[in-house]
Amino acid sequence: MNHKATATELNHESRVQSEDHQSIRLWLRLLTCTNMIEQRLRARLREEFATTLPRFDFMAQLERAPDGLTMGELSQRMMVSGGNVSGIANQLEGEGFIDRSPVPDNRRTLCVTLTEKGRRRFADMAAAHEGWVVEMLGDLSQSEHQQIMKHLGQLKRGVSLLED
Amino acid sequence: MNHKATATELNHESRVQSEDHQSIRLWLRLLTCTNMIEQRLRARLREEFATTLPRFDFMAQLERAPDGLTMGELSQRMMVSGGNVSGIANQLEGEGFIDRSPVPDNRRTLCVTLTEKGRRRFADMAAAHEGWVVEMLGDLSQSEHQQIMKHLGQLKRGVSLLED
DNA sequence: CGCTGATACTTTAAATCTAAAATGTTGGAC
DNA sequence: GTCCAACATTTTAGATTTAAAGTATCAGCG
Repeated sequence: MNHKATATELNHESRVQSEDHQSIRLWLRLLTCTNMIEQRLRARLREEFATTLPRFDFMAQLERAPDGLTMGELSQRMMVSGGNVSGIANQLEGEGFIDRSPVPDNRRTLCVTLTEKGRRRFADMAAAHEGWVVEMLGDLSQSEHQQIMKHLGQLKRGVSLLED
Repeated sequence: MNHKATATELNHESRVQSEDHQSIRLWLRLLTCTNMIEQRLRARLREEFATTLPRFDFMAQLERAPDGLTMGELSQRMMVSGGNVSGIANQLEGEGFIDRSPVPDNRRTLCVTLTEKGRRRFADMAAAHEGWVVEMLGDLSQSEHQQIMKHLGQLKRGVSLLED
């Protein structure tokens, strides 16, 4: 690997200029925060579990949906393209972590569930993952946590209300 | 394209469960917000300027550094691997938007600058880009803006202080 | 029934991205 | 001076990702 921004100084926000709009600054800071966390999680998942963030996310979504999810639901919740989900599902199915089974009343649809093996595997990863996230974000106080959640909630709702 | 989450209901946060740690919830909300914005920007850059987010980011970094940047600095600021930057630089150089020129006192280093053509091209895109970002984030009040910036700043500093 | 448009998913082609190896350069240490 | 580790960049191989095209299924309508 080559250059990854771990320093506080140089990252997306380096491109901020004094005349930039407040919203641009906020967007770049948001992007920087997310990228920093994402890269750390990605590296740890690879080092300790030889897996990737999208594969982890796929299994996480399934864990939280005991009745299973369709490919389309997974695509929507993971916020990635359908083709992407197909590829990951092929891998995870090949490794025995998930099942894709047909749905009786709609032959187009596949219902994806974690296998017992997948559930065990995910439990290990989830515990470590939670530790990493808490390590990164846990310094914030209870009230700071709540405030950021609230603000990001507003932001999220505002964006999702835009058409298109 | 297939499935992209624009609805408020289904996204990364769908995987949140009641027993999940507060930090996990915050991380997933952060990820959701960033992905939502990123996908909108990506789509618009493609539709209106037939370009991509990384190419835009590359040029944005250069615009804010009139003396130019080395390949390594670009890699760091864009938070992507060095090989990635080489590839994008090849494209942009081929299209005449940037120059890569040797540095007198260090033959390993290349200094990348925007050409006049690149500067004009970027100016068009940046104006539109700013409009899109303001459209997405501009609903927040001045004080909300400031609070989110402050909180994300804390978060960012906390993460960047961790070793590794 | 046959047509039509929508839906669910997969496949494809191209771009992106990464980690690691390779290349060339620099600046000491000795 | 010579060696050697560190540095800056590119190249490589492989995985990921996307948008769009393709396949199959469905539901409604005449």
